[in-house]
Amino acid sequence: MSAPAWKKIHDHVLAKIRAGRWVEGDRVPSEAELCERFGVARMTVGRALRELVAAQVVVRVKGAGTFVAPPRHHATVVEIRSIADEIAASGRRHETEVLLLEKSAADAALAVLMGVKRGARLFHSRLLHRDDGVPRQLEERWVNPALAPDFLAQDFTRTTPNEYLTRAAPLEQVEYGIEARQPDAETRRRLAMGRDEPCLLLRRRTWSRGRVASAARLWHPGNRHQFTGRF
Amino acid sequence: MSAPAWKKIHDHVLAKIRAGRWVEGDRVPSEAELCERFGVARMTVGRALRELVAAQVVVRVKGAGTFVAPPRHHATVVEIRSIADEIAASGRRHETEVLLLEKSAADAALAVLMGVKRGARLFHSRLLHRDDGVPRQLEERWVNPALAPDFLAQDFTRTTPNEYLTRAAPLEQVEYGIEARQPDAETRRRLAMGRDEPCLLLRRRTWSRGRVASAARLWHPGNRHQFTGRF
DNA sequence: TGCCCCGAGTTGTCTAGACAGGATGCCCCA
DNA sequence: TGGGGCATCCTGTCTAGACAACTCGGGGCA
Repeated sequence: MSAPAWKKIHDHVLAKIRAGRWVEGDRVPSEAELCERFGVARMTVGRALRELVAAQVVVRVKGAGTFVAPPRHHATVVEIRSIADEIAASGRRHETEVLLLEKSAADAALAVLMGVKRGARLFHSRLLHRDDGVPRQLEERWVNPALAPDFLAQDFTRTTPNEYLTRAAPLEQVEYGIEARQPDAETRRRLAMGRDEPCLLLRRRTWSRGRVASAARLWHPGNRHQFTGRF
Repeated sequence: MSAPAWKKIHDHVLAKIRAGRWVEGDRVPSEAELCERFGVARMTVGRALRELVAAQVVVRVKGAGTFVAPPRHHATVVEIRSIADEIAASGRRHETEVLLLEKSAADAALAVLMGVKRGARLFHSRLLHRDDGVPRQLEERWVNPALAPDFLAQDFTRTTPNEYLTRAAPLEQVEYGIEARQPDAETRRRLAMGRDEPCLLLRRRTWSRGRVASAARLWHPGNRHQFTGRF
C-alpha cells in the first residue's frame, strides 16, 4: 500500500536537494545517521542512496561519504564540440598541423590528474588547427594508452583526435576550469567521484578575433558527471 | 580484487541471454535456484537481477518469475513520431480537424487495455490530420484522465495531442500489434510487467499513396519496455 | 618542519532469515 | 463440466550483524 521504506528515504534526500537545502558538494548524512533517523537497517538506506547514484543525484566515495552531485543540465550527455566541425560548418577550410606526437611519462601533476602512477606512459600530442590558414587553436592532449592504444598511429591531418577517441572509447565529458595547480583534497575527492579512471587530459588554447581563450578538460569513460570545479 | 558476487551472477545471466541461449520470454532461473547454484544469499541474487532490470535485460513479475525482456534496438527511448512534425518537415501544410472530443466510459476491452475498471471515465478524441488538405491520418485516442486531466480543454487545431501529452506526463512508448481481441494469460502478464498503469490507447489509420496503414499503441508512463506481442 | 602510521568514520558487499503479496495450478465441490 | 478456494512458488522488501576497503585527520617520530 504505502511506499517502501527505501523510497521514503530516497524521496527525503531528493527533496532536500531539489529544494536547494543541500547543494553541490554538500555532504549528505551518512548511512548510519539515516539509519537512526528513519529507524531502518543499513541495507535499506543503501538501497535508497544507490538509486540516487543511478539518478546522478548524489555521488558516493568509499571511506569518505555521500555528496550532492553537480546539477545535470540535460538528460543527455553533452556532445563533444569539435573545432573541425565548427570551422567546417562555417564553410571555411580546416587544416591540422601535427606539431608533436609521442609517448611521454607522467610527471607528478599529470599523474594526479590522470589517475595513473607517476612515470606511467602516456600518449602526448600537440596539434595546431588552422582556420582558412590562420592558426585558430593549439591543442595539447595526454591520453591514457589503456583506453586508446592506437592513438599514436592515427593520421591527425585526416582524422581529428575527437573522432578517433570517441570511436575508440565511449567517453563522456568532464569539464574543469583551467587553473593548473596541484589539486587540493576537495578536488581530489571529486576526481575520485568518477567511477573509472580519467583517460584524457586536454588543454587547448584558442585564438579568436584577436583574443586567446584557454580551457582544460578532463575526460572519464562512463562518467556522466560534469564538474565545474577548478584545479 | 575480484568482482563482487552479484556482478558474477549478473554477468552469467547476461552472457546466456547475449549468446541467445535464453531468448525473449524465456524464464530465467528463480532467485532460489540461483542462490543454490552460486552459493549466495537471496539478497545477492536480487541485487544482480535488479541491475538487469535496470538495464532492461530482464523483466520480473512478482509471484510469477523473471523473464528475458524483448531485445532493445536502441539504447535510447524511441522518440515519438508525430505526423505533424513529419508533414511540417516536408514543407507541407498540416491541419488538424477535431471530429470528436468527449468523455466516455471504458467498455470491457478498453478496461483491460487501459488497466482501469469497466465503466471508468476516459477521455476520447478523434482527429483527422490533413496533409496539404488531403486526409492523411485519422487518429483516435483514449486517455486516462488521472494522467492528463486537461486533455479535453486543449485546442488540438493548434496544439497536437502529442505535444500536450508529452508535456503533461513523461511518457515512453509501448508498441503493440493491432489485433484487438481479449488478451490471453501470457499477454496479461506482459501488460503487468509495466511498472505503472497504461494511460493512453491510440489507434490510428493512415492514408499514404493510396494505401491504408493501421496501428495501435499502448503507452505506459515510466515504462521503458517495448513489447512486440499482439493482443 | 615534514613524514608516516594509525585509528575513527564511511561506504561496499554479503549472510540467513523473515514476512507480505501476487501468480499459478490443482483439487474439491456444486 | 465449471468455478472457487487453497497450497505452493515466486518476487519485493526488510533486519541485524559482519567483514573488507578506503578516506582523512591527528599524533608521534625523525
